[in-house]
Amino acid sequence: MTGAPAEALLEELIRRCATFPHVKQLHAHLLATGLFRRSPRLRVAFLELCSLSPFGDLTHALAAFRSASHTTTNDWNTIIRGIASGPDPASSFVLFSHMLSISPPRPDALTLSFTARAAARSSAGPAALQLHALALRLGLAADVRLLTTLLDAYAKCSLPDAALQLFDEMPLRDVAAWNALLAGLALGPHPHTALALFRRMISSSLPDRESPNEVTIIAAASACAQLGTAQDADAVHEFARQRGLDADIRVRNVLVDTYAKCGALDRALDVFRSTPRKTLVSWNTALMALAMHGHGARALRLFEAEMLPSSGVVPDAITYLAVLCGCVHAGLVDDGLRVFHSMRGVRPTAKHYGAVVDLLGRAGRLAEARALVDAMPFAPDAVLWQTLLGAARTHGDVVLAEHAADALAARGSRTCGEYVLLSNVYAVKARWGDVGRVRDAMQGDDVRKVPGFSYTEVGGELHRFLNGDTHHEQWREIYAKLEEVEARVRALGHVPATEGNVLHDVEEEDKERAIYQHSEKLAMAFALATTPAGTSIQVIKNLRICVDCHAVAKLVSKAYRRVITVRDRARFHRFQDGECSCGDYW
DNA sequence: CCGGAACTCG
Repeated sequence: MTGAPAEALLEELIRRCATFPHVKQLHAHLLATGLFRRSPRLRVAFLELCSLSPFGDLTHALAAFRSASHTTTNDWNTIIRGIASGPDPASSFVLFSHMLSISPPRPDALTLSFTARAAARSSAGPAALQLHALALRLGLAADVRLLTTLLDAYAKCSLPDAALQLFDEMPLRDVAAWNALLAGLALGPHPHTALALFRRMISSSLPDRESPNEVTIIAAASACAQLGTAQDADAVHEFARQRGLDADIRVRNVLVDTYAKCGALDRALDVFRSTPRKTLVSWNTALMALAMHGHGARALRLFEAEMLPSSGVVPDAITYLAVLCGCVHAGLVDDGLRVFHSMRGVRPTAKHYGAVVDLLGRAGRLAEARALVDAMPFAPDAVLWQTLLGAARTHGDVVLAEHAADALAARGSRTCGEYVLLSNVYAVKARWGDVGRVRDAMQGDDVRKVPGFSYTEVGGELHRFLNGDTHHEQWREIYAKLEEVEARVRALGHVPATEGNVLHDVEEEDKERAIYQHSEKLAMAFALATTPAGTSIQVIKNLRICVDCHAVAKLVSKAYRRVITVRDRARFHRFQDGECSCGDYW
């Protein structure tokens, strides 16, 4: 019973185990036979099964681990690895420091590697630094895989300088180290540094082990997606084609996403259409691309007429979210409700409810929106209340606005936009006393503000503007152009929106500065002043575009005969001949 | 003896 054949058989059983009851049966058997204690190999195999497989159970794995009397480094590594890949990676730090305090067993390179993974996944920068120091102390400075994991942790913990320094100090690099750095920078606030690294990578003749691969393309394309610069996306795509790296499905999918986020929807759909074996992610990406560009009806058709009947893939929660999002951006209320109620095999999340509440709310069907909120199987979160508040503002429902504002206040949510929306509801009803009360509260409370900024690319350079910005070297020309723009749009009948009739998210914008100095107007004026007549203009904004800027952009597209594309936080607006692709519904 | 790194859709 205790011989090697039995062990081999059991190991095979553990590998093939596919349900949680079987896991428990195996556990019972290992305990009853004493193998759990005697055979480190089987114990580790069991812990791995229990902590990593989809039908395992971390709590159970942890209990089993704790019950073990003699543990090896492998036992610790396995359980730390399981926790590091689970929903609460940071709790592996407790186990790790416990391990350090007992010794033996001693941590090895793998222990540090798994713990560094936990640091990366829980954004624990200080932990990453300590692990790096410990790695050096334990003489592991030549372990490229461990160093790459640490580098990845630095990058994911928003410590780009530490990541770069580690990268430069690595005795030997391979492409994974480049990719970790690239991907980390691409996700952060400075995607252009990621692109600079990518250019450095493709312009130097690297040894084979460092030469770019599919993951490099994915990371570089993500940086382009975040930046929104179509020329960069083209360059990455072209490089991928030259190296034959564009056959990979993940590369195809990221290219679809990247082109869409760079405003090049046609090229995104070209890549999608020409992709042979589309996965669920491919379809979801294409649906999201259409939704983002306001093509809700096309997204619905793609979903209902192609994906459902003939794609062979089963929609998931993201699929439904994408389709609902398309309906929201196109104002397709009844289609959205139909899709929402047709969801099968997917439990609607707060985001799905949020989309439908948004859909009903914008259409003025506030009673239905509230009824849906009441019928939700979970408590509404802050985002949902903000959605309701926005709908109440749009349709002048003071009672609902106050209800939502109270709910937000009770949750401790204090964003600038919430105060502005509530005060706007009062302003429209001329309840100036209430307006003043909200204003005072806003002064007194600790209100969170996200500064709005916009940028545009001219001559291969990004030009970035904050609201009321005078830091640009050509700021005098820009403001002069802005005055000219103001005069021309006024001549076309534009009445500047005052705060009382600013409908949407002027939130988060700096209220002390006049709306005509909004960052998107500065970027637009700069592009108008510095690019040839007739060429199109792209502006990217980190928040939602404001109503006044939206109205001005429409008129500018007509007065100056320019196609203007604005990517805001949620979607694209394409202004042409005085109209916007969103149909003023956003 | 084995094992650890980079990676697409919200």
